[in-house]
Amino acid sequence: MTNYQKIKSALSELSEGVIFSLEQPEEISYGDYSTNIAFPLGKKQEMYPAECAKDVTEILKEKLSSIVERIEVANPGFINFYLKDEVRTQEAFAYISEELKLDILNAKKVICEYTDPNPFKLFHIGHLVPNAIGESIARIYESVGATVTRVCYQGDVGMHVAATIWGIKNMGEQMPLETATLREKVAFLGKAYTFGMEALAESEEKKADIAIINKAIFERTDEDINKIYDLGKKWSIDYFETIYKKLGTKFDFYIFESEVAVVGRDLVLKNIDTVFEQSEGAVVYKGEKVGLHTRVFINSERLPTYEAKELGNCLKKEELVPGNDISIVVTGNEIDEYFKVIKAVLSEIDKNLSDKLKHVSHGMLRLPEGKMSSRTGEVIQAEDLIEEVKERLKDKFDSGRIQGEKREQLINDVAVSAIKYSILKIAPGKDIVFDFEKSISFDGDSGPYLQYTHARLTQLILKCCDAKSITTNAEKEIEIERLINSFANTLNKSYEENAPQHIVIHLTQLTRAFNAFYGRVRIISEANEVNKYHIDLCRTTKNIINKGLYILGIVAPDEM
RNA sequence: GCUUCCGUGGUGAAAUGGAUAUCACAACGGUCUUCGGAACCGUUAUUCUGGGUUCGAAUCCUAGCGGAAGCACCA
Repeated sequence: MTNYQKIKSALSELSEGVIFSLEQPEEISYGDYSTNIAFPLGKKQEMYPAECAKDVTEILKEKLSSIVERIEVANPGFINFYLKDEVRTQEAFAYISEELKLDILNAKKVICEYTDPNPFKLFHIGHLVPNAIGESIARIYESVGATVTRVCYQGDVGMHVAATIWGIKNMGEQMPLETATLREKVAFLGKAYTFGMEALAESEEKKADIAIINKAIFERTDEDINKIYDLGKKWSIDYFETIYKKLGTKFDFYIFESEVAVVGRDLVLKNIDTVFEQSEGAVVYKGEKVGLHTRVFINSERLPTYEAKELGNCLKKEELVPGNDISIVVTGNEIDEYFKVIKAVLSEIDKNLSDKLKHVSHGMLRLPEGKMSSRTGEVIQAEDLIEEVKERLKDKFDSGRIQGEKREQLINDVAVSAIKYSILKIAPGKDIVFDFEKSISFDGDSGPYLQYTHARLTQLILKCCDAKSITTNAEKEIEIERLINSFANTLNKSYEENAPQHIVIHLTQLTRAFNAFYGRVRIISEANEVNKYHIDLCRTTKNIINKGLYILGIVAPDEM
């Protein structure tokens, strides 16, 4: 049991059921822990908060005497707990060997769906956002004891695919040979997509042509189209795999729209006249009855739309991971309203399925000039961004300390860390204005800053092993110990809110505190002696940074 | 027009009912013949506007102003 938990349970016994908070304040003078219990409790007992706080403090002084040095009442009624030095240190140093202790008791089965790129379309920088957030949320759940199944849902049918195939057939260019690189192949698809989408907007005639292809793809009736389709799809998904490798993501299942379309459509048809209704030749859900919009599930061509396929996707995930407790979907916030409709529909069909479905939506990644559009070709591809960041990093690795393949891998990991950090430090839901220069910064508030500190710590600890260990009293680094002790609560918060940014901030604070200490105190002396306390402090800090970076989906290098 | 989300230093963010609003970037000024300088220390500067709720508001309610997304067969 952590000290936090001990204090919390002591407070709960006195709380008479009122809701109170117990925090680990950033401000060091407010103690290791601080509670507001005297405000709600005082109100209930008709006492002034300060008076109530005094009473509570008297009782707790007895109860918590083994861990607390003093408890103070601060105006207008906060109660601040100051741990005994050795108790605080002992809790922190437990993390040298122990896993993080959390409040989560029941291991849960969790599905996490994220990234969701569409075959035949470019994998652009916008896809990096759900990938970074989804991977981190998956790891957050794993860190609190859940087993997570990672799922990627991909739109391999629909007008975008039809337009691309129309483009391939009509833009007058040969398809790349099998010997061409994947990059060349997807570049060709991207060009065909742009060409096709322009045609779609250009004339009704071309639009009709593309609609015919769309139907043919769905029904697989045209040999020639099938051939192009199968090849293009393979190129796309093979290419996506190379990006996932760079990013450090490994999916357990890939679900395609083409395989859930029929399931989704059948589910809709089965519930027609009960949940859905017919309108103007289409099958719709009247969202107005629950304060939402009307959405089309099956269009007048009898083809299922995104909404119906999404229902099929839910059933498919259920089949792949039976008995799951939570099903998370990470997507952009432009589909927030649609998702509410999906949830509303599901709750009428299967309440349980609807309840465990959690939508984590993120903001758009936008360029300073405005919205990015893959239709007009104004996109930055994810791979181009990663390569550009790597290019800028290269001269930092000129020392020759690390060579060959290891160097290449390291440059990749640091580049990905810079990008992921700039995404994850922002609360999901807010738009991210993508300023190229700032997003790949390596100074201060950045992924590489955390990685660098981790690498330096690792090397330092190695050197400490060669030094003579002494046990003379060292000044306690209270700020660092406190940040170590509160990390578990930060992880808990990230879990409860599906919010990786809390971990980003916590790690940055810990790293900054450690670097300040490092600049102030010489750890290995001239005589090659090192204080035991300092070694343990380094080890613990390193372990927390290591764990934290893992949760963010960032590699923690031992040297760089 | 309707619905939803958002508005915090020059810039990007944190804090979702708590104490003196935190952090970084940028700018300016320092540290240093490194236990790995991708480092450290310091200075300047912030809650869109009006009203309300309460012991206490960046946070909740309300009106306005500004921005983004969505609003029937695209995903």
